[in-house]
Amino acid sequence: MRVIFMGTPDFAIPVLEALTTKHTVIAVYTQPPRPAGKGYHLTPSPVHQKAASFGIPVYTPISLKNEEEQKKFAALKADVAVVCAYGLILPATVLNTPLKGCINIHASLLPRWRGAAPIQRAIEAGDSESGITIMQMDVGLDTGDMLLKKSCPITAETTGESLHDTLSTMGAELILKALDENMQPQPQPTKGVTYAEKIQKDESLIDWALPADQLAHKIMAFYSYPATYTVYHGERIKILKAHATQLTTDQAVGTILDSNLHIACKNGTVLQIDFLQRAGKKALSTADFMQSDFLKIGDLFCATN
RNA sequence: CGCGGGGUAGAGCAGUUCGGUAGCUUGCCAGGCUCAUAACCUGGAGGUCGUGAGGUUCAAAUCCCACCCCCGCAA
Repeated sequence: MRVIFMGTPDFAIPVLEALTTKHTVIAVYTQPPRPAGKGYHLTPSPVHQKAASFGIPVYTPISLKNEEEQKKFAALKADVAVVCAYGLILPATVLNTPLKGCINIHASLLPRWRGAAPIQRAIEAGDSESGITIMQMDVGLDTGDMLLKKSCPITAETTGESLHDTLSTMGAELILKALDENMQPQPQPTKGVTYAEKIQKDESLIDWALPADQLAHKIMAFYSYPATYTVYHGERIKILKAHATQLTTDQAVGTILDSNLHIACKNGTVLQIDFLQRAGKKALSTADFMQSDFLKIGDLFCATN
C-alpha cells in the first residue's frame, strides 16, 4: 500500500521502520525542527532524521488546517495514513482524504488514557496493565473505532522509559497486522474513559506530603524523562527511581531517615530512593551516591524551589 | 556563539584559589578479633590526575592554549 506516515518522537521510529518493510511509505509528516540540546541548535525530530536516512520525502507543516497543505496532502494519493504521536490536529478533510482514512497507534487500552501522555499517566495512577490500541481516527480526541488492542503488564519495576520501549515495539507489530488483515472496527466502550493530561513542568517537583506508594508510582512513571526532582539545600536532585516500603516513621515528611535513603512521607509511610542524580553529575545508585557525605541523615528534602 | 557543573585507584570524592613527594571514603586481597544491627583492628594491591612527546617553569593534577567526552537548566 501507499502509506503516509505521520509521527514525531522516538516512540514512532519502530513503527516507521516496520512500515517500510511491508509497504511503500511515500511521505513522512513530522513536526518542524526545533531548538534543542546544548547550543540550542535547530534539531529535526527523530522521525525526521530516520525518514531522511531512508530517503523518504519529509513534510513539516506547522498546521494542516489550511487549504494549501490539505491539497499537498491529497496530491500524494495515499491508500492510508498511519499516525503515531504526531502532535498536530488532523481536520476532518485530512482524515477523509486517504482511501482507508487515517489509522492511529495509541499507547493505552482505550478508552482509558485518551490524550497526550498515556504511558506516564498509566504508571502514575498505579494501573496494573497498559497496552496499545490501533484505531480508525475520527475528529474527536482518540475517540475513533478500535481495530486492534493488545495489553502488557505494569509492575513495580516498570518505568515510563521501559513501558515506552515495550509499547513502541508492540505498536510496530500491531500496525502491520492491522493493515494486512481486514479488521472489523469496534466502537470504544462508553464507560471507563479517562484523559492523560500533558505533563507539566511543575509536576516534576516531588511533594513529600504524599503517601510513599503514590510517590513511587510517579517517580517510576517520570523516569527517565522528564524525571522527578527534589531540593536539598537549594540544589536540585533528580529522584530517578524509588519504591514504597512497609516501614513506618514518626519523622517529618521529607526527612532523610538513614543511609539507605529511606524518606519519610505522608502518614509515616516510607519511600526508599534507589537511583538519583545531582545537577551536573552522573546518575548513581543509592549505594554509590552515599559514598560522598553530601546528604546528611536527619536533614529534610524540600517540596519547594 | 543560550546559561552552568564536571572528567584524579573498581566506585564516590578532596586537592586546583596561592605550582613543590598522589590523598580520603568505600570496594577488593591477606591476617587478626568475635561482633551486632553499613561490625571492628592491622597490613596490602590498585592512579599515563580526559587528550595533546602542546606552552610557561628548576618543578604542573594545579597556571596558559587547543581539542575530546559526560551532565544540570532550557527546549
